[in-house]
This record gives sequence, structure tokens and C-alpha cells, in this order.
Amino acid sequence: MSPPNAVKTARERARAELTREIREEARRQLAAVGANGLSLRAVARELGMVSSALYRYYPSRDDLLTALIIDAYNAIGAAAEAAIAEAGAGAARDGAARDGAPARETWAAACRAIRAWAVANPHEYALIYGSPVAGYRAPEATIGPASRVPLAFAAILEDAAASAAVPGDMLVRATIAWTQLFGMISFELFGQFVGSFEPADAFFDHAVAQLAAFIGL
Amino acid sequence: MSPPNAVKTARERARAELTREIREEARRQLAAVGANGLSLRAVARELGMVSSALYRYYPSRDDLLTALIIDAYNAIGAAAEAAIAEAGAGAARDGAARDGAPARETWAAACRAIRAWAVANPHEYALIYGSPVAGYRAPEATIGPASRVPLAFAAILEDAAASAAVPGDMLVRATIAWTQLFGMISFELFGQFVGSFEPADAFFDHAVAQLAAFIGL
DNA sequence: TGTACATCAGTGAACGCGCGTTCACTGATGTAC
DNA sequence: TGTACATCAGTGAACGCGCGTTCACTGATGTAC
Repeated sequence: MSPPNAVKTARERARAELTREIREEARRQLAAVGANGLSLRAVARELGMVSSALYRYYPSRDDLLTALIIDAYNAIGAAAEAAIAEAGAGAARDGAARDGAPARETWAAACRAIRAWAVANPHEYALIYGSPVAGYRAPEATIGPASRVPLAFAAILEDAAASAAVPGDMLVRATIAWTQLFGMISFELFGQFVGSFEPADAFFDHAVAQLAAFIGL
Repeated sequence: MSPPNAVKTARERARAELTREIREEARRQLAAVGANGLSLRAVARELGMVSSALYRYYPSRDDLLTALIIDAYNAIGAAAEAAIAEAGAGAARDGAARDGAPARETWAAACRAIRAWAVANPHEYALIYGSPVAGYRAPEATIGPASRVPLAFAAILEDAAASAAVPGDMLVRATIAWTQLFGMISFELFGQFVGSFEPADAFFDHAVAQLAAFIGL
């Protein structure tokens, strides 16, 4: 139908831009009032449109939410991947001295990046790792983006494993560590640490190191 | 003012009963539609009252929510405590053979009880361990009940510690295990395991055993 | 025990609010000849 | 290049809904003498 790339009509460009702007404004409101407070009408108001106009871009509130969920998964996944790539590059620059140590550092870097993203975007984090939004059922399109973090961790294991395949025991331990990481972040963000482990920085770093050893990195 | 116990006027008895009934109906609705869908009017409707009548019992929706939160913390805390007491009684019955093993079993029993409660009451679990309810700020009255689970775990450590005090290292490791437990349960309930670790029973039991060893029980 | 007054529970109407979604419409942009 | 028609974005009004909370009230329950 339309040219596969680059050449777009003014209408197409405007549509792409507004689709993005709507999502950005919705994300802004999400950060301010949370997923349950997110309102199509408020988004439209902020963009100077009438609320019914949004329906040309997203067929319903749930579809807009889905777009935000996918964006959030992609953002936290990208943060983890970037940290891993950066840690790998750093190790290569340093001549990759002492084999084995890099994986430990890479794991820690990924954990820190994930936590940093969560702390910076608590409502987006809550949207994907908190209680499910009432009445909302995640479509299949979220599965891919949701897998980026686990896949990133799996890549660390593969690099660390001496043999061609990751030992089953290591995989299970990594899964335990994965759940620990997100449990710890959720406790920090959702208030379970109030009055005891706050600020959580020291505990976080310690836990990450302990679990690297637990995994066997 | 009123007699300290037992002797109550009909009015006092009716008030106590309705206060409880309102909370029970609210809990039922919480289980059905989640915290954000909880509506004073719906609760009143179900009880055959007019919505304004609820204000004689709870000054606002937030106060009712607070009551539910406190109930939930108490319920999960009681579940953990009961499992621990039961495990202790069982060990005593068996003649407390092989010292050290009981703590491990007690820890596992507590973890299983907590998970069982969470699976049976997912919305109540989400209320206390999920994303915070929008616009709601938990009052101090929730702190005590919220501490029951951590205190129950602390008691296991104290029983297990040979010396008078629990070593700091063990305490930190137990805290890591504590966050792992709730991270794992949240992943299970909130859908992160969909398509990979479901059903989560085997993984759960394995993780609990691994972390008992990790803590040093 | 009986009466007079005070306390309290529950009523019904109302206030003011915001929401998601639909629909017929107008005017601008794009397309085919 | 110019015209006739089709497509599409955005408008504005409306539907139907439910919510939390307030308030003046009535009638029943409790208390003091």
C-alpha cells in the first residue's frame, strides 16, 4: 500500500507524530497519578484535543494502557541490555583480566540498572511488576518485551558458563536471584522497607553481591 | 464510660456487629474487584443500607481501606505464626531429633503458609504487597500488623542461633531470603511466570529449600 | 417503675464530579483519471 | 495541471454510568432523676 519507508504523506507523518505524543502524555500522567488514575479525557485535554479524537489513534483505554506497558517493558529491558553491553565493553577495554570476574560485574551492573530505572519510574515499574490493573488482561503483544530482562540475564549466564550450555542448577539459582531482585525492588518502592532498610542502597549492593556468589558467577 | 467487658447494650452489640459486617462485605468485594474497584456505595447496597449510613461506622473510604489492610496483614501474619507453632509442636512430638533440622523445616512451613494464604487471597495480598493504592497513604496503625511476618521469621532465626543473639550475617541473609520469597509470590500471582514457571509449586519448594541453606538454617 | 431528655443509627435527597465511548458532522488531505 | 471523488482527522454534543460525601430529618434506644 504505502511506500515501505521514508516517503510519507503529510497525513502519515502527522498521524505517527500524534500517536507518539498521545503515548508520551499518557506516560506523563501515569507517572503523576498511576495507572488507575489514567484518563483518556485528561490526556486529550492536555493535548488540546477533544476526547473522542483519541479514538482515531487508540481504539480504547485498554489499548493505550497496553502501549504503555510495552513501552515500559522495553525501557527496563533496554536499560538492562545497555548496562550489560557497557560492562562487557569495559571488561574488553581492561584486557578481560582474571576470567570469571566479568560475569559477576556484568550481573551487578544489570541489577543496578534495573533498580535505577525502577526508582526513576516508579509508576511505570508498578504498571508492569505491581498488582495487575483491575479489569485489564495483557495481550500477547506484551510477552516479547516482557522477556527482554530475563533474556538479558540468560545471556550473562551463557557467557559465564564454561561449557556450551548453562547447567540446569545454575539456571534455577539465577531464577531465584531474579525473583529476589524484583522482590527487593518492589519492597523498596512499595514501602515495605519504610522505617527499617531505608535507604536501601547498602542492602541492595550487598544482596546483589551475595546472589552473584549464590548463582555461581 | 462503658463497662469494660461483656455487658453491652443492644446498641453497642449492634454497632460492633455491623462494623464487622461492613468490613466483611468490603473484603468480599475486594476479592471480587480489587482495591481500586472497592466502592462504599456497593458495600452499602449489598448490606441493604443507604450509602450515607456507612459513615456512622467508617468516616471515609480510606478508613475502610485501612481496616482491610490491617486485617490482611494480621491474616497473613497469623498464618505464618500458626505454621511456625505447628512445626515447632510437630518437632517436639517427634522428640526433636537431629538438632538444626527443625529450623529448616519451620522456615519452609512458614514460607508455604504465606504462599498458601497469598494464593487463596490474591487481592488481599495485592493490597498489602502490590503497588500502593493511588492517593492512599498508609497510617501508622498498619505498621504493627505489617511487622508480624518479619517478626515471625526473626523468631525462627533466634531459635536456630546457637548463641544468645542472631549473627548479623545470618540476619542479612534472612532479609535477602525474605525479599526473595515475596518476589517469587508476586511473580506467581501477578503473572510474570505465565508460560514459563507455571505451575510454580516445584520451583517454589526448591527455592525455599535453597534459601534455607543460604540463610544457614 | 415511669417520665423527660439526650444520644445515636439510619434515611433520602442532593451536590458536584469525572469517566469511557458513540455518533453524525465538517473540513482538510490524498488519489485516480 | 485540473477536476471529482474518496478517505480520514478532529469536533461537539450526548448517553449512561457510578462515585464519595454532606445534611437536615425521623424514629428508636439509652440514661438520669
